[in-house]
Amino acid sequence: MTLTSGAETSRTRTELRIVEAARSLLASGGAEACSMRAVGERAGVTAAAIYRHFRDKQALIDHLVARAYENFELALLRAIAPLPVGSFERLAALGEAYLAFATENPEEFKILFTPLPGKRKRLRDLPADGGYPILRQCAVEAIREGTVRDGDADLISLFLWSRVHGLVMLLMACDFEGDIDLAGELTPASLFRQTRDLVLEGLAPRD
Amino acid sequence: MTLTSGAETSRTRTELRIVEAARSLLASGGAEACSMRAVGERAGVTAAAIYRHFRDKQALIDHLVARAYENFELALLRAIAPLPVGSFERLAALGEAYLAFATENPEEFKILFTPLPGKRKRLRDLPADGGYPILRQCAVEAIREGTVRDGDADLISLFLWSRVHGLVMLLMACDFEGDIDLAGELTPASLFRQTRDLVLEGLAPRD
DNA sequence: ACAAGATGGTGAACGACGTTTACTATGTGT
DNA sequence: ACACATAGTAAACGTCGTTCACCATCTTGT
Repeated sequence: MTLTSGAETSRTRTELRIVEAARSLLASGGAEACSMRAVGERAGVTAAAIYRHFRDKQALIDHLVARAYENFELALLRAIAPLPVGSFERLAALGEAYLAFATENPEEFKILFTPLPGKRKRLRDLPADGGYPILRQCAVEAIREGTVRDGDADLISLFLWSRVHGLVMLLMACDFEGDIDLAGELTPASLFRQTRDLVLEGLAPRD
Repeated sequence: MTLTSGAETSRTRTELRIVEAARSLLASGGAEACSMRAVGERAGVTAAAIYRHFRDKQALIDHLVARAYENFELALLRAIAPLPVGSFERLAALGEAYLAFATENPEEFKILFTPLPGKRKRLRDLPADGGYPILRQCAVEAIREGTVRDGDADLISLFLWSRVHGLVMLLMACDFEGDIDLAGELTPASLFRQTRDLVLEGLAPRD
């Protein structure tokens, strides 16, 4: 069963070329442009050969998704690393990193979070649980530190997540240019910053 | 050029059958199940016949989208109609109606708001501008009434919209069951209600 | 060293898809 | 009655995901 390193790298090499071809096609032209034949051609291989490495197209996509989640988690962790535990800046940096990842890798982000017909992805099945534990941990720390008012950490986490997620998905789906004139730009990041104190201070007028 | 009512209703009848077939296929099986041949079969007609009524599949989908936006706007208007102008209940009802529409017509909602590869929909091109003027109007009234603190109506509208939109999209994409134990259910509507005072009072502890 | 087998590739094919084409009924307007 | 637009059909084209039969090329047991 032991393979020589030569054989192993040979197998690995085409598989890597397939994955890289699929990733770049996906990123540039969306899922639509990522056909098996196109992937094969870019990888220098027949479409049928891909089936020696992945059971079907979905398995190939799943592999890309898993890789994307790892990069996603990495981006989140890097963003919060230098910031003080329990600070609101840490939570804000998490949101900014989320927006940055979605903005810089829109097609990958869509694959991560576009709802499929019928079956939702179980959070626990995702690599790194979709990054949720990081958010939750930051929420717990912020509550403990008194940065954020006392409350259920899951509820606050989902509140923050859905807000950031909504900004991204809304601006990915719709172009508001010309319909809304706002001080800042109409980007997720700009809206995120402009509404930061709405999140902190709430909508109700202070008494 | 004048058609007798007989001819007109004949033309209209198959067209209606086509649209209805497409709508129900879309709602039940997602865009994937809504193939031209399937639509044709359900409408009692050949796939090629559809092209007498719609230029291509995208035009058929666009027609469904336009209809869905009309229903969507109607649902929003009905929700706020009985509530006092300028009240926070009015804004909350708008959010609830948004969630209800998305929950009850998930496939239609996805078609309305799933980001397409490359081209975003211009808001002004959507029927009823995607319902945004209704939200904005309620925001303006709430600000004028003092229900909501003073601020840019567009910014506050987008803040509220993205929050609601994020809840829907997040829970459509991911299944949190088993990973999060919360007091209420894990539905958009329940999370919306449970975070209502977070929106009003903000995350920062009151001094 | 050599047969046996696993591994990773090929080209051809299948069925389903969106779409086009040529053709054909069936009213309708003059 | 004749010309014509309308609304349908069957068949085909190219692309898609996928499978199949086949073929090199390594690895391994004796």
